[in-house]
Amino acid sequence: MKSDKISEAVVRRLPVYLRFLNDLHKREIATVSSQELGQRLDLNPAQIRKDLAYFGDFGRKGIGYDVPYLIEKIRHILKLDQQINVVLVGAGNLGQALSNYNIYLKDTMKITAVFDSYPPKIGTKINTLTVQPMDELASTVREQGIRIAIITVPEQEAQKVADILIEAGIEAILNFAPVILKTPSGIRVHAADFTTDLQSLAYYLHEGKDEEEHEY
Amino acid sequence: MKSDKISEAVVRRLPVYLRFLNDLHKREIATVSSQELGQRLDLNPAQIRKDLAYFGDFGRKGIGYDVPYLIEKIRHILKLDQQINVVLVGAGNLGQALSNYNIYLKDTMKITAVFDSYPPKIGTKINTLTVQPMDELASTVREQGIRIAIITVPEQEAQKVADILIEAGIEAILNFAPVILKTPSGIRVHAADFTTDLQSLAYYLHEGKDEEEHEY
DNA sequence: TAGATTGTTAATCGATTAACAATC
DNA sequence: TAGATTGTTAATCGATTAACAATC
Repeated sequence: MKSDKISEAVVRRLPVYLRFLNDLHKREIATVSSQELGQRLDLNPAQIRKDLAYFGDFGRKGIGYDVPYLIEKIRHILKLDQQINVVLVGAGNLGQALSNYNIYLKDTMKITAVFDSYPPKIGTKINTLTVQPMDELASTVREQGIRIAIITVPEQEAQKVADILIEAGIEAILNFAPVILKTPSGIRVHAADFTTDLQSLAYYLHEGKDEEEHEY
Repeated sequence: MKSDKISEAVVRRLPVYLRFLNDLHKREIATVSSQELGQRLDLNPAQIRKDLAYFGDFGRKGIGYDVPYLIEKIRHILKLDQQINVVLVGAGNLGQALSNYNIYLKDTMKITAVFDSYPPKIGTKINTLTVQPMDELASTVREQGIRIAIITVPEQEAQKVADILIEAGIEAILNFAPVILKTPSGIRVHAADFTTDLQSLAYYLHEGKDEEEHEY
């Protein structure tokens, strides 16, 4: 197939494929079919083939996909074949927890700078990183070539922080604060607010014995 | 409209509506139109009206939606008009960070128990909660009537923990571990793995000067 | 009454799935 | 060759959006 505009749904599945492929690779499995992938990831095999075919002919008919080769290709598509530095704004509990995942993100993606506006936080260490004051943000972002930001500040500060980040040239934001950020088009924002997630889960709880089907 | 089977996309938007409505309510705004909601939440007004109309006639033609009334209705739909206890498994950094959000979840949803399998963790405090050993999970879940779980254990343990939770009667899981959990149908699982999110963000980075459009 | 805005039907758009020729 | 599995087209399914009568 090749090119066309790729839908967000497709892009969101690529990291899931990658994660499982890495797992297969660790287990020294050389080849995988869309059937096996689909079974394990709970997806339709045709969908997986189609997703991958947007980017090239990565498989071999009758055989399947070569695991290391497909890993390489997906990493390239996701731009994970280059070092990507990430800035974290908000050195609270959540920020600290996320910075521990640097090990997970390994290779390519890495949180390389942490900022906070609360004076007592500044200068403290989060793992190996020193918390910096907000007025150093623009220069650090520039120097380190940072293009992605994670926001873990409280709700009230999130928009202000986003504005600063965008001003500094950030291209994509992962936002943990429970607000819809206003950003110019061209800036990609993903919401990662877990309270919203949790609330939607509640909807799926089975009805209690007291409350049968419903009128609202 | 009323009933039909509600799609997941609709359910996921409800908490977003609720969050903004709560904000309006705090600012003592009594009424809101689908137009205003849509503008603020970056959604099509027709979609918002349709979403709400699945559950009942909550608005008034020519007027809009009464804020407190709509809040009440959405809370009821999401089952947030009753106390919902949540169990957290994994008392690491991320688990601790999430437990701080108890303030956010206020009213209805609340993490009321924390478990971990690592002996030195057991008996330590996370906010007001004491970390319990895994073998107490089933009984605590039963006693507290817990129906939702959050998993914040490492990748390797997540499936085992999920099995235990399901065995204990949990109905829904918010999973922060980077694995696809195998669960029986009827158990709702939401993936909250932020590494996947972050990787998909990288896709949207603007092309570098060196690398123009592409072949893969 | 005139203006605003809902609830809902119909139209559109997009994403998923089925089916199959090509081919390893 | 026979069996497996891709890449891709066509069919299906579902979700979003436009449009508008009803009505506050």
